[in-house]
Amino acid sequence: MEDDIVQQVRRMSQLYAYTSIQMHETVARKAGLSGTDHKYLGFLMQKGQMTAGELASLTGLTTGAVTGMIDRFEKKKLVKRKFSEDDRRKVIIEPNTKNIMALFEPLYKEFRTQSEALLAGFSKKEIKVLESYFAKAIEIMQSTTKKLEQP
Amino acid sequence: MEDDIVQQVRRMSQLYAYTSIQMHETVARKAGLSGTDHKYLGFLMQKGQMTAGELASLTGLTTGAVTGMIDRFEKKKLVKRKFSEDDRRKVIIEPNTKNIMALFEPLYKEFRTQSEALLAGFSKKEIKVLESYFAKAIEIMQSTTKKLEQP
DNA sequence: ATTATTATCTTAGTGGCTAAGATACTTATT
DNA sequence: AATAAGTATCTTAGCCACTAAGATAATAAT
Repeated sequence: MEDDIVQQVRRMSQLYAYTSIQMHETVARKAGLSGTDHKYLGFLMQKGQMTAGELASLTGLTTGAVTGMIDRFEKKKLVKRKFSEDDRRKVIIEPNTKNIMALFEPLYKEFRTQSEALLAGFSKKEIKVLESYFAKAIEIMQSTTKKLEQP
Repeated sequence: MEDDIVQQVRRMSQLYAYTSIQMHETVARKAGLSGTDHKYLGFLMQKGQMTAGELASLTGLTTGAVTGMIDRFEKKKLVKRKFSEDDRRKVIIEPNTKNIMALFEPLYKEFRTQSEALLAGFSKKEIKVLESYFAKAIEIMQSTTKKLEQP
């Protein structure tokens, strides 16, 4: 029946998620970071600079934990603290893209080329299928997370 | 160009992985577990019973950490320790499927039905595309992880 | 039998996390 | 302008999971 196929893909997507966590953590350790630090550094890279408070609310960590994380990043020259001009209580965290890239690129390089090769093997139509799946699956996961986070 | 599309899907797959981590951790916290505990409990469920040592090498944790983890699981009645018949040094960890399901099912229920609905919306051909992508992507990630773990 | 190996547990020490409070700056009120 | 309230980050104490190393107990090898 169709159900079996659906179940199988569902299980595969689960394994996919799990495997990516594993890789992510392995890369982190290789780079001398914890899994969470790696994750949140990715945040910073994606969003560009942000304040410590923004990072705290985005990560769900307490401000104290964020302070410690920024300390660790700063010690490794991966970010720089800067006081905001218009509000000097605010601490702007500026990722040092060059250093961060230098740290992770060698670790991800092969993975990246392989992933690109994999995707290049799909037709335009097939890529659209993947795209549509990802978009909707992401939405589902985000709404699930949101609902759970409420009381 | 084609490259742009590939890059975009690659970025989406990254976001997909990240979002699934977030959901996974949120579910874990709701269940009163840490993210890692949730992950490794999933291991146990999938593989059925295994020994403490197998769990240690599979997770990469030290045997001490595994002992602590089993203690936490046991306290919550999620697993049971049993000494192996043929080698009484070995500790077999038996997941209590019923209790584990009871803990997680309510948290995953809606997600599960939504995921199934999403997949049911794809044609057989399209599902094959997803399947093939997942299978190959998983392989790439596993080989990346393996290579990094070696030297 | 004795020795080596294997499987798990125990213990001491480390590090990141939370919660609560301290510090420093900004905004609102009078 | 002076004081109070609010906001952003940092600091500190205490907790908990982790590692590393060694202890304990059972099995395998000579």
